[in-house]
Amino acid sequence: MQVGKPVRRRVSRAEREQQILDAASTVFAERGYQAASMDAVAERVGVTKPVLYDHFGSKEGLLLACIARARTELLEVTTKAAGSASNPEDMVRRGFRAFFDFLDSQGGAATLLYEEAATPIGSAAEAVEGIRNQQTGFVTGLLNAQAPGADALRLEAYAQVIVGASERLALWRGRRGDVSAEQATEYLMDLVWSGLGATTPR
Amino acid sequence: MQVGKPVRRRVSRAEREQQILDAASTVFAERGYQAASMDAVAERVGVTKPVLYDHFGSKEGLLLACIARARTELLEVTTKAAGSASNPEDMVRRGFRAFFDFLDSQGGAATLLYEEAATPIGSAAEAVEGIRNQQTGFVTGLLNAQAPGADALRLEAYAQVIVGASERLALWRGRRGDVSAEQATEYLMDLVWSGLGATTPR
DNA sequence: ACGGTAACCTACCATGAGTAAGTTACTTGC
DNA sequence: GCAAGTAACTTACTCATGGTAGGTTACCGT
Repeated sequence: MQVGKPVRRRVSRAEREQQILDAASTVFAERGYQAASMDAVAERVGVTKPVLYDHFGSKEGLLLACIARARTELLEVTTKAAGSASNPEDMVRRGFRAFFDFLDSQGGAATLLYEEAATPIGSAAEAVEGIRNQQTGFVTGLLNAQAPGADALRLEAYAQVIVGASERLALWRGRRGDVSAEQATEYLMDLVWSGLGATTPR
Repeated sequence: MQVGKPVRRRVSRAEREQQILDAASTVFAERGYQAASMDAVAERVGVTKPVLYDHFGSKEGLLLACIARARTELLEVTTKAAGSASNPEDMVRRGFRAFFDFLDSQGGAATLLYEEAATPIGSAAEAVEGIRNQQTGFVTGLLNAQAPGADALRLEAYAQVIVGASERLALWRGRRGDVSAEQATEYLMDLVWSGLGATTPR
């Protein structure tokens, strides 16, 4: 008897791209970037390795694409949340809250956002840089709205602090497992908000 | 004519260990963890690969040892700085300042501290955990001294925030290159200190 | 001097990133 | 409908590098 022939399904480029990103995000999150093999990703998609290279160029490229997609989603979510606020304080609070909720909804795949440190120093630096600016730029915008005319360098520094603080708190929360998104948000607000309030144009 | 024989110098274990850590720190910082090869490290020491494995077990082990050493130095420096303060605010400020100065003194090798994300998920988790606790524990201690009796979970969260903020600000400073350690310290203090001041035992 | 041990090296394996070249499914013009 | 073109896909490799087995040599204690 003839076992059903492989029936090589062909799929549009865009569709395959998403499939690959899904699979890669999962595999990277499960095993960590280093330990994850390209063959494992390929197998999960149901395809062979060169396909991945045709789409993303390299393992690092694939990682960056995963990070970029995740960050874009994150940015959308937080932007939307901040937009529905009535006053500046509420805006920041909603932003933080949306951030933590987003990470919860992504499950373990959140770790992926912090794998960018795994990228070799010089190579894709500008890509990483762009992704970074995306987030800190958003925060800078929020701050600027709250304290228009304030020292630009200071605002940039504040944005860095806020992003760093959020990331670290999120990782800590993930490890502990018993801290609610609400609690984390309050901690962040309590520590940071009064400092922001003191920011006035000079 | 006989070209001078290799004169295989033999060296005590502890000494070789330090040589290897020095070389590895440099190579990891230059090329990044991934792109750095064990052979490159070995060559820099003037030794062959199996020696590295005899001392540190694996590439990851070597990385962790580098990170641990650097963090220990950092902890020493900040502890000393904080100890010479007259009041709580000054203590925190001196701690931050020492942190930035330390990274400056280390040059590019500072990036190394943040390569811990490069370690595969489950494997050396407890080692990474220990290193992390070393730093956040120190900060928690500082906070506790300032606000004795405050909610322990909250203090832990604050410690995470502060560490994350510092790290991120340091990376940003390294990339920009035109922000003094003093300036960075002030930014951090301004944002965080007033929030800390509001922390009272409940 | 003379074992014994610990540092060290040569020579190898295994895995996984990346690629060249050919094959097959779909599309498009006639 | 049907050929020709093209884009997705595969097989079958290369090559760099993490890691190791087993032998060799410098040093230390007696």
